[in-house]
Amino acid sequence: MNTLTPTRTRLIASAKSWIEGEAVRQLYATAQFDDMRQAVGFPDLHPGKGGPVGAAFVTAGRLYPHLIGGDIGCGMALFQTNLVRRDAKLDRWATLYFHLEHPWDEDIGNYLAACGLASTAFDTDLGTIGGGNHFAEIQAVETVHNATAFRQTGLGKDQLVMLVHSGSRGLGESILRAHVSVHRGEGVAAESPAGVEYLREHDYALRWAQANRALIAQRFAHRLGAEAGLLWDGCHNSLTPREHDGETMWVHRKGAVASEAPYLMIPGSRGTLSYLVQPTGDGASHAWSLAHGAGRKWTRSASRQRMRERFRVSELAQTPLGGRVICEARDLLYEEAPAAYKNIETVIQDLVDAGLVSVIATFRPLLTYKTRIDRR
DNA sequence: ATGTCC
Repeated sequence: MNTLTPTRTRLIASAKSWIEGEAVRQLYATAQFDDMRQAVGFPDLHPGKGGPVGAAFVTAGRLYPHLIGGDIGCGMALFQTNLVRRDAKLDRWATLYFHLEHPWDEDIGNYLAACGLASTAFDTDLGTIGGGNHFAEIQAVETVHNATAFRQTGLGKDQLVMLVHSGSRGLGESILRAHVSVHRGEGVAAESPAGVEYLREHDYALRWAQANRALIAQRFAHRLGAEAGLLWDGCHNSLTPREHDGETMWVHRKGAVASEAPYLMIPGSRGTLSYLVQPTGDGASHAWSLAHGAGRKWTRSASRQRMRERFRVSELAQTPLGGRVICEARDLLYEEAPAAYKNIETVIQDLVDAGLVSVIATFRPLLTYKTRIDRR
């Protein structure tokens, strides 16, 4: 029940963005939670477990950790490399073993300490990508749409970048599990002992996830004889305070990226372009958030079935844009096929039409690393 | 999403 003010619910999507009815139903159901001030769905909205994915929810003091989900701090990070386009030896790169699914073989304790992070039971997960939609990818500049804004990133048109999508691995999951075992999905006050404790652990998971993305990029780059330097890191699963009109608002993001950055990357799939955009919205009307990607169109099980019928494994190891895919887990190769995702061009167009972004440049995926291990 | 369910 909403006892304060009516929730403002907004779905930022045109008729061209296909959104499942179940996702919209989840958006409106979540908007009814106690203390909910604002619910915003983005064009990549799709059904999720605790609530819809591709949405941001704003409360004035109540926290709903289950809306964030288990992968607390999950997000994208963009790195510049000292590689240029002619360095991209895709045939050779596609044969390399990057070992990003195995623990890092150097001193993780030192790395954590340098990041100001304490040791946990999940230390050996640091620097590993994980499964699902996570990846590490080398990309090249495709088209510059705004030369001035592009120049401000410091990137050269020939320079290769690295995009890393990963989160807090087992750590975040353990934090959510501990919270939900006591409070289920009822929510807790931000000032309550449970709220303070969750936020403390959540903030740790956010910093751990950022350190994880940085280490993944470093490992990926080193195998290519290169260096990676951070340009932008953006969480799309998080719960953060935001002062607004003299009040502290609590922004719950589930598959929605924080918009308050000079620029950020909205990737399509590994088979489509990624979009580097400049946020242009007012902040408050879109919960200080943006779409985090193309969004899933098919469920994982539907993707496995459809892709198995239509394609051979070898066909999926190369994308329509000529990118190489290292994914030796066959089910994952099917589940994350470009066809399983919505049209990123429509997602971006809807954000542009809503006045929320302008496109700086597009990027073409050259090498997408998932895993060399099939755990089935 | 998940050292991937007991």
